[in-house]
Amino acid sequence: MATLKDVAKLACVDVSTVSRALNNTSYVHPETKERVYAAAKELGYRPNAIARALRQGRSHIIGVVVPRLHLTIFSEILQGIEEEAQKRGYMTTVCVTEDDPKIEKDRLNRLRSSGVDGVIITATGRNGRLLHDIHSSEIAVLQLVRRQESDLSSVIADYEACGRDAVHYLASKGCKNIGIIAGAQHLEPYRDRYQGYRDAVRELGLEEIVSSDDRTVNSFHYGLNCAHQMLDEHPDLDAIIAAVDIQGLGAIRAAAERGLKIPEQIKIISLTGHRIGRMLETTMTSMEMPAFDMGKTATRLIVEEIEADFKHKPTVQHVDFTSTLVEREST
Amino acid sequence: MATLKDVAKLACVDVSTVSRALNNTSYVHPETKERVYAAAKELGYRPNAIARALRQGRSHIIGVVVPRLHLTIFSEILQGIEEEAQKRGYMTTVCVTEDDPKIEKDRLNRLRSSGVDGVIITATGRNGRLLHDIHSSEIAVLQLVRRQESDLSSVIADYEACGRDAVHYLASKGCKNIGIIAGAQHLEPYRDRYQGYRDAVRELGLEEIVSSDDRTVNSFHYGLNCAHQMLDEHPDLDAIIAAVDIQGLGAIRAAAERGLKIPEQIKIISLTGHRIGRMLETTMTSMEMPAFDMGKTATRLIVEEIEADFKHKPTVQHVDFTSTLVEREST
DNA sequence: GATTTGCATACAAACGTTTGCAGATGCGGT
DNA sequence: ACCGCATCTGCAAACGTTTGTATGCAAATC
Repeated sequence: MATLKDVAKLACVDVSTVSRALNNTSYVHPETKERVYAAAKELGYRPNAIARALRQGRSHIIGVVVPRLHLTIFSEILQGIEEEAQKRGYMTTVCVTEDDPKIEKDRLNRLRSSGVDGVIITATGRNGRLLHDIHSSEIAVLQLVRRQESDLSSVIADYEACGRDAVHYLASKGCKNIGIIAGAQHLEPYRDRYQGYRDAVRELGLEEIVSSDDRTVNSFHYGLNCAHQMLDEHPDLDAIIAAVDIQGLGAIRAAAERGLKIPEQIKIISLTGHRIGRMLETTMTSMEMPAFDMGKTATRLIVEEIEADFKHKPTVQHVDFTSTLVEREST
Repeated sequence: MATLKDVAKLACVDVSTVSRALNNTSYVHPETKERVYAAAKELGYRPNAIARALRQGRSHIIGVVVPRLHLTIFSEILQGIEEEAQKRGYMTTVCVTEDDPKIEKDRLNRLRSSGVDGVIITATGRNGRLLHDIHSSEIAVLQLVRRQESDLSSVIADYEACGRDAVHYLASKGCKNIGIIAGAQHLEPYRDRYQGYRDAVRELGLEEIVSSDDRTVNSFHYGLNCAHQMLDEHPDLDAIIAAVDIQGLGAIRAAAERGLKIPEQIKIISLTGHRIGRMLETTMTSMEMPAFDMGKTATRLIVEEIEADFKHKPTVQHVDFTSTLVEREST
């Protein structure tokens, strides 16, 4: 690999001149510049990002910490992050936590060691002040999807509104017995969605029918079981709200197994829609979260924070996205 | 951030001693070691991976280049890669190409600059000798899912066998008119699957019914349209093989729209199964590729190659995984 | 008592950049 | 003739590690 030194030697100038020429960072005689460019090209010179990072104290790497990759919401967010990061000259390094606080802690420490400029994280919220520690050691931090600390930037969807809207929509369709598969209540997004559901149901004077859990249970079978259980206890159930799409698919399956007509006898709606919902025999109505845009926005914000460091602008920002209801065959 | 120097000062020794103490890389007096540990702990010392990388010429970062993230096959592979990489002390940085050779070229060059030790890539195959260039500049290269260059390591699934097995399975179920949605024929995995289909169909003396395209068209609607088109031209079609699952979902949808009973009147099978197949009203039979394991294996191989550099072991390895047929309701 | 060995530590160079500083040149204005 | 200024370039110091070499000392060997 050719280095600045090699280029310098070939162009008969000092390394510093080469550096300035290639980075356009100071006066360099046009003729010299030409010579430098030619030499760099001839040797196939590529700047060594590691050396640059060491010298500048900035790596142009953003760490991304998510619970899983195979949930489409995260892969979509990630794709947004990746695209925006590349556009702004950053690379990303991804860590998966499985929502385990220990793994989260370990990965955050590795990221810290590896010198990332910032961290975008969907945190478990069970690692105390760790995020603050990281933030105070010159690393930008942005919470994504879940907002746990109000003094750190965040990009989330408004989950309460999401739950509320779903209930009102179903009620407007004539539903009287609306059940919810509420999901893992120790996590903020699920808690908020449930809260929104509750507010709306009470406001409308309806019965609260809920199936929840304290573990993270975003599986098809969990949705299937919850739906069956709710239908056993409330045979007059005419709508099911699922926190996430795969649970909704489970509910659709449960209805099919019981021979219930969708949407005539029972309506099903998911609060976190993604493309799966569009691909079924019975396509599923869902609240669609702008995951891709959330990823892009998150990246934009964190890059701004990273680059604002130099101007001493303290920049904590919160952005709430709203989900939009997309009506399909399941309602 | 505390550095070796700070720790050295506090422990009253030289930086080199601190380095050796913390890395267990040479004799260090137990007492001194204790002092060093204590000092490091007190200062919350974390090694600076960037400095280390510069000095050692190894970054412990693996670049991963994939066409997309939201295809579950890739997110699953990625999760395998991430897990195995972390286990072996490596971080990963992900790039998305959208199967565009220009983007691919750009990302590979960025990765090269950023000093990754290796690259795991699902390549477009349209960038000439670029992969070889990279490989010859001391960077390990491993081809994943698509095998284009036989002198570079690779991990793939045996796609020909996949296509063959599907046909034989359907024939054993009594199907006589088996159509295939063959997918993007400029890409090796699709070509191979089609080849397998062809061999089997000829061997069995059946008619070849095919719908293919030269673009990459892994969409639900593409599957839907192809299925409709094939059914228009061959009303007696009794089985459809889809190259990827989302196309298979489109086919299921098409059958449903035409009132065809699955699996009595028509059977549908996907050659790249993943969890979506399990979640439908009509669950889909598919060839399941061990994506997660492929990711892990790919990582293991590339790490071995990286670390073998020191022992001058030239290590080009090819691993073929076999997909297994999982029977579900669509056949 | 001289020589070897093993342990323990320090010194200093290197990895490839960026960047503050200073020196050199040429030019226009006093 | 002198000064100031803009342009151009080189020197050398960092950034935080790792690591080859040298040095010191004690115990063991002959």
